[in-house]
Amino acid sequence: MADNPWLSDHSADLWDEALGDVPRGLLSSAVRCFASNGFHATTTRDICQGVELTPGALYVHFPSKELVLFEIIRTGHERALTYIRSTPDLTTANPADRLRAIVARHVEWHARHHVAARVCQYELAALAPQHYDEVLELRHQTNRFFRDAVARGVADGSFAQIDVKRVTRAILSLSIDLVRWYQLEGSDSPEQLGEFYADLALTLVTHGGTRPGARTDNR
Amino acid sequence: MADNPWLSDHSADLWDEALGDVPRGLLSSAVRCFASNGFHATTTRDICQGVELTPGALYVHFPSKELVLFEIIRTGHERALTYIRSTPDLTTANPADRLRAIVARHVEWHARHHVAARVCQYELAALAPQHYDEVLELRHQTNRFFRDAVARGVADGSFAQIDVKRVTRAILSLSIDLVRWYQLEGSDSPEQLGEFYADLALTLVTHGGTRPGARTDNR
DNA sequence: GTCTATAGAATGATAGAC
DNA sequence: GTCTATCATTCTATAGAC
Repeated sequence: MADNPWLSDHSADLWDEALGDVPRGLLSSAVRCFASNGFHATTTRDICQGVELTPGALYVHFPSKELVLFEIIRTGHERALTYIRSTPDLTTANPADRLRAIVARHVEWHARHHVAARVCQYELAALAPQHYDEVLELRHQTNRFFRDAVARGVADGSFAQIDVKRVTRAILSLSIDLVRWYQLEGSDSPEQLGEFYADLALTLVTHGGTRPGARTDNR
Repeated sequence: MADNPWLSDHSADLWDEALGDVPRGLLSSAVRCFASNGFHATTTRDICQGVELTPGALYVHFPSKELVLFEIIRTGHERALTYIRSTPDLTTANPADRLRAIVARHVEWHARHHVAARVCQYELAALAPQHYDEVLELRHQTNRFFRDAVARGVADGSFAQIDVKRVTRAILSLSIDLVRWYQLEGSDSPEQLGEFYADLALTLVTHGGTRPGARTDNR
């Protein structure tokens, strides 16, 4: 499994530093299992086997399999949100440079952590309702962050009079869908893909999804 | 479950007409279950309950739960591919109109059948290897169809000198990711979303994902 | 904290009556 | 073709030794 290029990742340095080596190893093993086979097709034995522990050992560190998943998805969403919020020069940049930098970092993060990010996107339905709601709130914060970045450029005339909600959703789709196909080997590097999608995003907000005669009002 | 807006769909008229009413009903029920909870979290009892049959009844019509999934995913991919291939005026249109029409129909199909399309995108990993390979071939045909449409416009100068592979992938990402968030109620209609994304696609191929100094060669 | 062993519940699929 | 009943298996989670 270590040779599977689809599973190369940097999940080792993703987890809460307060956790010990064993629980962190279990989380990384669980990420690989969940990304390959999905949450429900993964057994607690599979997760333990990935770090060469026997079946029962998981429950010393996590109260349930679902809480392993929640820890992965919550951490992934928090880390991604923190990463785009810490984009340099956010307050001083003009709307175009600002949006470009945010998109580049968002894409870069998702590409670098594409295995964990895939679990974050594909296994949401397996969360307990309460945990699902908590993650949804983090997703809304991310969405608002992007929408504000787009709206700012529309408001001051840097961008075209585009449909903010729909164009923002399209820009986010690009980052999110890459977790479906991205591989660290043989593709662009995370940085290269980030730059490319940042350019695409700028094209979309500058020239809009509009053609002669199409409506441009912000419904 | 019939009141859940996330599950409204047109899957009833998706299946092979050679199948009887009961197997078609079972497929539609399975689509709803798989889309809500995923393949592995759905039991054969759940599927039967959706058409008010008792547990054993499924196996009269399908040899296994996995073959129910395969029938859904294979049919979904075939129908979507057939739909974009039957776009009107494909041979006579110029590259721009041609690409616009193809994207519009692809998006429209995925929005209208978003529940079944969600299963097609999210449950691929649950297929048996042989069935997975068969579906992959259909996906490659779809990808080639889009890539050719983009390459044609680049070749004759209708589009900018963009990176065909990466821009095509971005355009396809928009259609595919919509199955994650689309709802028939409260969103754009499938046709409206198709028009909007067709315009976005034209913007991308016309103005490129390029900026001053960026590379534009078709690697 | 890790191990072995297992309880308890649920699941895919089958058998046989009607 | 649908039903009831059930088999064989598998899985999460726990108990108790070390």
